[in-house]
Amino acid sequence: MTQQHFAEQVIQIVSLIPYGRVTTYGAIAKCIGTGASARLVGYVLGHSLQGKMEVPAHRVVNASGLLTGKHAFETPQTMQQRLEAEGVAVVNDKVQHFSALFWNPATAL
DNA sequence: TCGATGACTATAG
DNA sequence: CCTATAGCCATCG
Repeated sequence: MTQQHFAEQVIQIVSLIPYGRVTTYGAIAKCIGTGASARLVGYVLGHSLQGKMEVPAHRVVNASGLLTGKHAFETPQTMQQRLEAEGVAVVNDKVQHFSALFWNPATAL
């Protein structure tokens, strides 16, 4: 873990996502400062889920609102199931009204 | 150090 | 809407 600071930032920002809102990997990456390394955000999140941390990773989707990371959960349907439980409609692995539910970490901070 | 991998993104056709 | 390409960077063997 050379860049543990990076992982720490990712976990913190994801933990700040409000109930019923979602954000994107790129927004988080940009907020941290890593810039274009949106992939690392998902990478760290996946490892965080395997760990004992409680991170609402289901609120993080790609730039199109697709649940690209659902396979990292216990079951491929867990992510969508949790989103719908928070009032976020998901159809065909895509978040509905994504632009309205989008939460910008840069604005929150 | 190198090459492969991945929960990405933007652009082009 | 779909496929193809290129850029991105921490992590792993």
